Amino acid sequence: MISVRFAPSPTGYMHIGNLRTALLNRLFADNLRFKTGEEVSYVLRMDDTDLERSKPEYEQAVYEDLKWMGISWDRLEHQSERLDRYRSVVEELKAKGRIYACYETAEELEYKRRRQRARGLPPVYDRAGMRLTAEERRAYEAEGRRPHYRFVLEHKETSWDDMVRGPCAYNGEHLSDPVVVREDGTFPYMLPSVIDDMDFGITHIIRGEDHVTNTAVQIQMFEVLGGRIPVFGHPPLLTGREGKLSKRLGSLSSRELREEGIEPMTIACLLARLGTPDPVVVCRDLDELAKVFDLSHFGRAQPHFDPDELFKLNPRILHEMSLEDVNARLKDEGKSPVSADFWKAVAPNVAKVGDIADWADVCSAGRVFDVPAADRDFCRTAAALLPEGSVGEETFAAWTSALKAQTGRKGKDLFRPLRLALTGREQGPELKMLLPVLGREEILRRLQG
RNA sequence: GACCCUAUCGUCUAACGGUUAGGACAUCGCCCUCUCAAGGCGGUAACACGGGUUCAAAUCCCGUUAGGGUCGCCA
Repeated sequence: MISVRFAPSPTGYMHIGNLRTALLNRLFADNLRFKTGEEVSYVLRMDDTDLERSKPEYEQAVYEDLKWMGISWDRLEHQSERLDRYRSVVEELKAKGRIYACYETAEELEYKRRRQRARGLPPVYDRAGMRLTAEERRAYEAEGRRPHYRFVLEHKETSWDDMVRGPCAYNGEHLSDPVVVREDGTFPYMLPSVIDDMDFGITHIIRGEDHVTNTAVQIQMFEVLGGRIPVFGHPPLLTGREGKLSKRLGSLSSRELREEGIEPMTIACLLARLGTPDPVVVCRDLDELAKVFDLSHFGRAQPHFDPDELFKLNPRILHEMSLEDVNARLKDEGKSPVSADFWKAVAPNVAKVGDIADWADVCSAGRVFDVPAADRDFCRTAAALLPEGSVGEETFAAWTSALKAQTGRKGKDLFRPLRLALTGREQGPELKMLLPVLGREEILRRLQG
């Protein structure tokens, strides 16, 4: 059984970075499923222990965004419901002597760090709490101080083989003992995450590069708790053109993307490849993408993410869509389905889903478009010359050559009035393809305006 | 400041001591064509800098410069 997880904090709307992590986990798991036939489990874990900032509306947004992207999950968990479990693990760690009480205030710790920095030392916690005598502790408590607790990090080298970064190692001496219980009794991210990963049988953890140092700490926690250590993979963070992923870019939420008319598969296809040597491939769904996904292809350098890439890729994704997929998408948008002929004619001219509805409107029965006065007679002649019988793709050539012979017009003078009368626009899909879509009645009506 | 990671066409990147430095996207040109697209074919374009090691360096080593991550009672 392969288990991955995506663990968002419902404290805001999902952005492109979140989406990428969610997606990479899904693709990674499914790739293994296809390759090995093994069962996979995708755990969606709400890191909602921060009651202040966690909001139900954000949680709903996570569900919606994942569904929109086509990312499904097999199991849903809330950290806010597992507090008792965390407390009992803390007791276990206390019993093992791997946790100690500290009494510094946040300000005092800040001061210590500043001093260390000023002296050119790494701002690592000095373990003062570990050396406290029972008497000193009582004195602090008498002052009204409440303790917070830290996990004892072994001062040894902790290493792992990262799926994207290769062999990694961190020395415990360079790291601070992490706080695992706050003064108010709540739990910071580090330990609950490990407990959950153990309890939910997570086998592979794919998350951003910003978590690499945490990995050393968490591996030590897994070791103490006797859990199986998952395999880690840390793809580099996305950056914007000017270095850091800008606020605007980083906060590009999936709903904004959706409003812009970007297809979920456009996002998926780009994010699955950005940072790898593999060219973007147009896939019709996540399963198809997962089959050709390979986490180990990711490089260690940070790729630039440019939203423009999305806009450039979107038309390609749309062009490759089958009629069924297009109609499914239109249904999502609350639009009516289109015919095979229509899609065949219009697909190459579509950059966003919204364009489909625009063209459907142009083609809908009963529309009439203005034609310059100088071309009215020409259009009537054209109507008269429309070949008898059903209108097909071959009709256009026969029709226009007859028209050319009759009127002496050619080139732009010949075609432009037809396009204007039939579509009301200067540009658009090939008329040859559009004729069968409109049908005889509609063509005649529009020409006779 | 400390620890760690990174540096090849505009962009994503390949190369794992010997290549005309390869591909994809973008761009440019040509073809197709009633238009805009789409599609087909082709072109331009890169080893951050300085030292070493070696018969031979994009590749290994050192330094410089530049970017990034981490160093929270955030996640």
